[in-house]
Amino acid sequence: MIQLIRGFRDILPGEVELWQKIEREARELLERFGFREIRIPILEKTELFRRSIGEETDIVEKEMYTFADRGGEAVTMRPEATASIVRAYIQHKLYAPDPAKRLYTIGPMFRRERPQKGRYRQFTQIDAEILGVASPLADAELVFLLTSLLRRLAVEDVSAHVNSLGCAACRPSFRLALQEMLAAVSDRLCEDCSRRRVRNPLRVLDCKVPECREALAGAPSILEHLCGDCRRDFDLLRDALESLGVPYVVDPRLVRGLDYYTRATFEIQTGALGAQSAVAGGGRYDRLIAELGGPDLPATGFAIGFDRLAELAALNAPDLRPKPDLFLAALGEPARRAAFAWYCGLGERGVRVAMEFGEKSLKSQLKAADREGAAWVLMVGEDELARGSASLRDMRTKRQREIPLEGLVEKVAAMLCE
RNA sequence: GUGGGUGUAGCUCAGUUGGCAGAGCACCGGGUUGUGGCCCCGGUUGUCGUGGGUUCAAGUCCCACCACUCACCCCA
Repeated sequence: MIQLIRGFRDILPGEVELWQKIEREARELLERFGFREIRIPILEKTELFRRSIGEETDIVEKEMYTFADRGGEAVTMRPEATASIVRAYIQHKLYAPDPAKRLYTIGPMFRRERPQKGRYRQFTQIDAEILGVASPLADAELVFLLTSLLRRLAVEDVSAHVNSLGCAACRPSFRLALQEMLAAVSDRLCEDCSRRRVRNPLRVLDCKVPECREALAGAPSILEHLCGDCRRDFDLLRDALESLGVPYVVDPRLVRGLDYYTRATFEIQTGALGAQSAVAGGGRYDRLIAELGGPDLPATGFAIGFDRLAELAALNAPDLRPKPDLFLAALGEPARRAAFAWYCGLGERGVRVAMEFGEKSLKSQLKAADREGAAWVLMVGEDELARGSASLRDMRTKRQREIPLEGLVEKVAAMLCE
């Protein structure tokens, strides 16, 4: 038997109803705040991701699905959405005449990692970006939208973490201070951190190896090295969150794995997904638009891990299984032909219909109707055809009434659709 | 990419030192010649993850692969 590819998965009926609900809620919320949908391709030139995400990130170094297309060009299945959105923003000059744009997209991303709970090679993200807006209020809006969406989906036990990574003015001095400090404890760092120490020292901060954490006990905090502007923006973000009543924790070690982040970064974390604690994450990327060849405009955004969110939302989700309004039970071929016509007519008029097409006993048809949760069953057999009316049974009260065959579809539709 | 665990019916799982592949739930039929859920009776479920090997004999032992899972790593 041919099975699906490792790390890929099917979302089956029963689970997909919750996915539909999450998508509906997210769209509704984002669009209420002026976000417009943008649909971007799944395949992009590899160069786009190398330049935006960063050559030395794990994503680019070892996780991308990259291959040569038939013309020989290196193409990559998108590992995230921000790069493409920024590319589209620049390419279609969406920054003119007003650079402020709120955009969102929902779709699959691809990273070739070892799969485990909450981590798949194809996973879905809800991605929202506020482009062309420098104010930290935009960051506050994004964190607020995340907590609001989680609340709407009755997700519990999550916390918002925020940090600032500084900007081109203050990050270099912090980086230098950190590098000096790391050099002094280099013999106590793990293998990975020894490598990161020189190339990407900020990433040492969120290493989970206990020895590294100990060695880093006296490490400088980025927050103490922020320049005046970054400090002011970070305070404004915190003020905004506090006045909104959004609970959060300041986490100076929240570094994140993509190179393009500047200033505000944030993450929604949970303890309910094992080792995969991040449900959503994002931050500001004020240099990216310019670095990809666009105008020098700021931007900020987030990505929600749809698969992880669905898993959390499932913990408190009601039964979303679609139930038929009406089940048509027919006995014998002439009755089945009549019932089929009603089935089609009622379905077209907005009734959720179900019907057994085979020759089954009435008992087994009622059993099926009960199993599917049908509210009503319309029964028709030789008797009903002879007397010119069908029996409509209320499955909850067990009460039945006669519906004349003449004008049955209109009558039943009017009854069930009100 | 590295290490540990798991894989038997649609689902949850049992299966002894290698000796006829099982239970509960679900499903189907009957009790009720045309009325669901509860009850009673009966019945069907299977390439034992896949492919090799050892053996008179493999669900059981050995090897490889695949998938799931936990941790590392990383992030959504």
